[in-house]
Amino acid sequence: MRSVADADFVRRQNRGLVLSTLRRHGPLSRTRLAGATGLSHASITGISGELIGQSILVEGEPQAPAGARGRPPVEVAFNRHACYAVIVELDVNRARCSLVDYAGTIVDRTEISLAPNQFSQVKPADFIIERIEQLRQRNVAEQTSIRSIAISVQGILDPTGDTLTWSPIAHMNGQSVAAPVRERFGAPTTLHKRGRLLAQGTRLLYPELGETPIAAVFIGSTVAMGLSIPARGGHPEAGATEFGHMNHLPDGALCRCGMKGCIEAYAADYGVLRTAYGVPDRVPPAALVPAAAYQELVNLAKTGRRNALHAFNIAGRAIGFGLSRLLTIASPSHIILTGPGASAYELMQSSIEAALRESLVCKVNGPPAIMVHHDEREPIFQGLLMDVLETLDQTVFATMASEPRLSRA
Amino acid sequence: MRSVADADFVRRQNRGLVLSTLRRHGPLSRTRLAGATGLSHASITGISGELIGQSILVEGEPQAPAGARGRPPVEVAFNRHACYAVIVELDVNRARCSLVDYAGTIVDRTEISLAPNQFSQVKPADFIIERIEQLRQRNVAEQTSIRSIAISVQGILDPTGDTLTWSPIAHMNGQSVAAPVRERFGAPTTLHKRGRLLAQGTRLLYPELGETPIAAVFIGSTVAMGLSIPARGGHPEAGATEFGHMNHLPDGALCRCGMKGCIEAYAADYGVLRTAYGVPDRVPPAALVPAAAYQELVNLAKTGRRNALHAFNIAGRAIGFGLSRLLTIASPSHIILTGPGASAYELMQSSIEAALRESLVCKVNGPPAIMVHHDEREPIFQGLLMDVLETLDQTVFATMASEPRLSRA
DNA sequence: AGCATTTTCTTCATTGCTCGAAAAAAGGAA
DNA sequence: TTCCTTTTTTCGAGCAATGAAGAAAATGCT
Repeated sequence: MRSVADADFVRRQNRGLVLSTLRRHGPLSRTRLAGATGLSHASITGISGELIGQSILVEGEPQAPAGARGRPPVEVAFNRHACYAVIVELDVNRARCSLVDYAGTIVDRTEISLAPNQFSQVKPADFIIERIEQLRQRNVAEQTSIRSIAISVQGILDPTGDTLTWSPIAHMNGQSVAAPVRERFGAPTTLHKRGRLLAQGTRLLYPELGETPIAAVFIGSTVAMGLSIPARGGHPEAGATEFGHMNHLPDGALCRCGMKGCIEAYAADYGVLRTAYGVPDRVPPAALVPAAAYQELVNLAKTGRRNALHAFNIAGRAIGFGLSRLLTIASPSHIILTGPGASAYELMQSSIEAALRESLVCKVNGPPAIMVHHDEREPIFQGLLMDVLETLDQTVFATMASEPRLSRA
Repeated sequence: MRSVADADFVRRQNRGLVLSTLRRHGPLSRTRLAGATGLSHASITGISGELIGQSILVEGEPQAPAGARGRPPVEVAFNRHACYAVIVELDVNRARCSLVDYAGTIVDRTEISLAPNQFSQVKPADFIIERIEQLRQRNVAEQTSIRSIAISVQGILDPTGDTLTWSPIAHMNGQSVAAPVRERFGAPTTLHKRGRLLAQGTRLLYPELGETPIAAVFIGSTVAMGLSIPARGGHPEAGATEFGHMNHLPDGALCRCGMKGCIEAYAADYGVLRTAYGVPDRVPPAALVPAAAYQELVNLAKTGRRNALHAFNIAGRAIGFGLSRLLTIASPSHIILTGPGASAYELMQSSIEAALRESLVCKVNGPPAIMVHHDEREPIFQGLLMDVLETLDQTVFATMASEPRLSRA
């Protein structure tokens, strides 16, 4: 619902505009800030002065580029120490935990593997709390001001957003993950769906994508997808999907989730191996496929082995029909494939494209461009980092009140 | 991209807020307007005074309800004559054209049937121009100020939004529809996808749906769907889909669009008849199914005829799997079925629900509520009417400048 | 009829924001 | 030193929202 605008709203909006411009462009002089935001020099002076006074921004050293003529510009930048945030990336077999400062620099990071039954022993929330405690103790100087904790997860969230009602990570279902962490550290704590972050982060890594709508597909031990669709006049509307568990064939292959015919059951690592080795597709999938086993199959297929090639064709067909079904609802112009399965793209390309050709939308609008980005962890981290910092910018720092002006006594 | 806020922006925002509140609630006194908008009484006085001065709003007669104690409130309302708009509903076999005033009242309306080959004779744009001309000549007093023309269509729009790149209406493909009309009448002219309007209009007709995300499905000579998903802090993000041409079964039944396996090929009227009468599903579909023929099949099925029941089961299965696939991407909590096929809902219900049960998302989140609304034309018209008027409110009338204040000479 | 009461609406002075123009600051070049 | 260029700040004007006080328009009570 649209709401009333007053002077306070104007302050928030323009402070937020300055912060988001710095977030995207990095440090800028006041003059360039005025140009980039569209605000007048006078307003920039006022706003930046206030933000510096509140220790949200800092002034850099005046630096005259070679052969400069006039007064050297002074850049303003984020004050690293304004606050800190913790970013947790929870994966099926790994957990990474990063302490970052307000400028986005990683201060410290820990990473450990997860046993398959990890969370039958320790509650996920307690596990995360312990990880964060460790980071705090290793970084005493920064420990005081963790203002945000963001956790990347896979699965389906409940309406509160604090609990996973379903997750491919074992023993996570129904456990409140965010609430205990939030309570323990007294900082806003949020769960973020990995697929959505992947799409947003990919946009950050490929600036040439600009404002086009994109879908990012992860192919590995699961199949996941996120969307980043620019809305008119706003931030891109981003969404995670349960693409991996979209039905491909009614009453089809058994999926890890217990359902039949999911895309994942054909295109995730376990699905491809099952097909390749002729295991009946109603046999319950292995709990974990070693990365080496999957890679070996990719290599076999690349040397032309029939059964391996066939398995990747089946996988490509499932993904292709899934994309064609997606395209009837959303219209990403670019699709980015990532994860271990991205290295098998050449093996799946023809069956993906064949499936897309069988859809009306592709025939009419032309097929979307398909790109491959092998590493999936960096876009996820970058997406989450940007998400966290921009939220802090807008919700905390843009809204801080100014010193009340002294009334003339 | 977020943009700078200044006094002008505040004016637009708050004028827009007043107009949108009146649009939703109908005429209101200034005091109630203040309560509903959150603006102060003083601001409401100023804004409404200015809007009245610009002949956008009018004051009603003071009316004291029975037993009222104080000064009777005087309502402000839209000035009917502030401007007019034309709403065109283009269907496969009918065209309806309505002249409406700024308060949303229908001033005049024409409706004619379309021959199947109508647009091989006359260009669609010329046809529409002629229809609008007729309305203008019948309503001379109002003819001067048509400020917006909105056309409801089915199909896939090109990026300009002026042309249908594909449409179930014959001979429409590739013809610029909006541009010639816009040029002829000098008024903003826009094409709107019928599915999206259906979803938005349904929300208007069922206020109890509130802010829940909904999907509206049309089942008839085509299968179409629109989404209305409330975004955080804004208008519901609405989208049309090509649901009817989402693939149901790879290499399946032949669809009117020329592709194989579309949902429509199983669930549109021609698909159901084809199945019921045992016609091979690769036989090209009939160009038009008489409404009576479809209704007769519905009646036969309700009396228990095997082949008819079977056909509706197949149709329900296609729709159910389509919905289950949709649910992996968007999460409408309510699904509204409309169109002629809605009267066959009881025949399809069990197979729709069976298909939904086979999906992970439904198992985890529970199945969406499915509602039936038999009439589809009213929600489409209401959705389009509201869309047009709100656009006029915000883009034209909220942005009109105020009289410049005299400077003291 | 006259006056108090109630509710609606308007007026007024204040506040807080942006903006353009002019002035100040901070360097290099002549 | 003086001039020139570029960046940044200062200053007054303009605009819109606001709370408080006042005006307006009706009813009810004596």
